[in-house]
Amino acid sequence: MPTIYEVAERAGVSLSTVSRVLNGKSSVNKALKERVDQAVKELNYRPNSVARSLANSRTDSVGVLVPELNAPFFGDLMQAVESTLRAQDKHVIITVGRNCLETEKDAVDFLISRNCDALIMHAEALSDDYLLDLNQNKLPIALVNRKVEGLPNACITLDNEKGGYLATRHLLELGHKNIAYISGPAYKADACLRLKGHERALIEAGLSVNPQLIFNGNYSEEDGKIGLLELMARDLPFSALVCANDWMASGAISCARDLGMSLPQDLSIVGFDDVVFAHHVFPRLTTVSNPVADMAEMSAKYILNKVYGQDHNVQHCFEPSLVVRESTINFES
Amino acid sequence: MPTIYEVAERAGVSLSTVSRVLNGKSSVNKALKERVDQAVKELNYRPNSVARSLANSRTDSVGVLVPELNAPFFGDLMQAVESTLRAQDKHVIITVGRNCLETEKDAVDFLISRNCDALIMHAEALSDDYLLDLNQNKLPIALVNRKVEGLPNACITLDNEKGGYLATRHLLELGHKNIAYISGPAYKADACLRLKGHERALIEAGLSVNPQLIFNGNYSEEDGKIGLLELMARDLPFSALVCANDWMASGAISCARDLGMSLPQDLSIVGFDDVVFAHHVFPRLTTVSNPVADMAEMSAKYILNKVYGQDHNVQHCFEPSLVVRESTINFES
DNA sequence: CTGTTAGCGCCTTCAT
DNA sequence: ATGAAGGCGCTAACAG
Repeated sequence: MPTIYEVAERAGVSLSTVSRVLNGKSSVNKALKERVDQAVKELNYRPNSVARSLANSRTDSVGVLVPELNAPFFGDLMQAVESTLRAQDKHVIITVGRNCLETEKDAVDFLISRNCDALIMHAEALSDDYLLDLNQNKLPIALVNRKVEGLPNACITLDNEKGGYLATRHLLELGHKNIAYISGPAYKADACLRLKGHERALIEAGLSVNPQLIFNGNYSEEDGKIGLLELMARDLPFSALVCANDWMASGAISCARDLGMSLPQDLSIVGFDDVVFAHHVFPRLTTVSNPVADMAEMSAKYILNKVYGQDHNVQHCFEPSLVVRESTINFES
Repeated sequence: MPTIYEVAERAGVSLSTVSRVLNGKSSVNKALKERVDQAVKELNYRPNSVARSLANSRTDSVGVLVPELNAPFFGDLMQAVESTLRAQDKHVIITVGRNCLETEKDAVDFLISRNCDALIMHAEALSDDYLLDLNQNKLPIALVNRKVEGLPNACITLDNEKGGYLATRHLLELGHKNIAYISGPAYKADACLRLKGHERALIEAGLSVNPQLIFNGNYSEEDGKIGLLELMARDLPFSALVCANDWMASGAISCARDLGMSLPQDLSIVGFDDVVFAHHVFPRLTTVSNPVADMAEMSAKYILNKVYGQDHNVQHCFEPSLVVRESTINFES
């Protein structure tokens, strides 16, 4: 690998001149610039990014933290972040948090030790205080899908309440009156908001909220199944079910089928997130779209602004929308 | 951020002593070591990985190239690579190739410019020659799911031929005699091998290979649908269908359903890869498992051996196995 | 076993 | 506009 010094020698200039033409910051005599360009080409010179980082204490890398690598939702997130950043010659260092406090902390430490210029996180277990600390530690961060008081700019969120509302209102419009709900874990803000939206729709329609029709799951496919069984065991009739994410909806669907129910006639089901497999389940899942990719792209743009002096418009709150497929149907009394 | 120099000063030793205790390579007087450890703790010192990289020309990072980030198959791959590597304090820089030659080359250039110590790739479009060059360029590489002559060690592959064989033999054992096949693109080695396995099973059973029962798809869901329609239009009866991956199987399944067929009674379908959504499709998909995660982990171990002086056993060829679910059934004449 | 001294490749004042 | 020189934080000979 040739160094900047060899380029300088070949071009017959000093290495600072080479540095200048490379970075294009300061102006250089045209003739010299051409000689340098020529030398760069002849030597097939590539600047050493490590040396550059050491000299200007920027690595052009941003750390990314996601709970898992092999889930469609986070796949979309990473895809959007990676392509947005790489288009600006920045790169991503991806780490996994596994929904576990220790692992998430480790991952962040790791990213910091790697001198990332900024962090983009979908943090599940890290506390608000921890995140505030991180940020005050002068490390720019962006938080996807999470709202932290005190970090209004860093947060890129979805209007989860509205999403829950849309799901339930759709069922109400189809004539359903008894609507069960399988929620995400109560300690997650998005889960609470989705549930709140569900309740608002109910109340708005003049119906009451019956806790017996609500089951608290943990967003896993398994809990969709468990939830449905539990709800049915409570012996209150319901003709429709909202699940707080598509995984649980999928679990509920296969469970229903195992019980011999025919869908959607016997039970209308709505999911949440519109992950890619939502149209693989049968019947194809009616769900609430979650524009993760857009949010992720926005988080990357926010970082580009904040750290690399770019100037993108950034939107902090995104709107979900209903995606009607075949898992919901009019209520027939 | 404190530097190694400040640690040395506080501990009252030279900075090389600090470096020694940090790296644990060479032995250090116990008392001094303790003073250093103490100073490190008090200052909350964290070595600067960039400076370290510059000094020893190793970044402890390995570049990863995958076609997409938001696909279950590659999600599994990345997950395995990331966790294996990070357990050894190496990190991954992930790039996307989009099945496109230019993009893949860009990605590799990018990774090289980042001074990755090695590359782990699932390359689709890069030619064998290109990969050979890369390797001769003294950059260690590992190739997942690809066989390149001249790079026997770098390749971690699946016995695709056997996989194709298993799929078809399963159907034969169920009594099917007319078995259609939707293949992957002919320019992909894995697609050819899977098809070859299918043909071997047929021949072994005393049946002939009818090209009219073979359709060449491109591994996309859409092509599963197109393939099925095309095969049916050819007007040769078949009671079973093998698809060279799960995406196409999924496309074929929903197409069949749209045509009013009932599955698996009217048509038995086998997929390939056993990606996570295979059990979301209905009927749950019988398929051939592809141990990507194992292969990916192995590729990481190979790199660990090759670049970081570790000593793992590495296995270069993996075996697929049949996963029987509900999309296949006995042939009833 | 410990400290001194050069670099690693680049950027950036500082003079010129 | 250009060149010289110092430094980013660390590792690795080399002496002692």
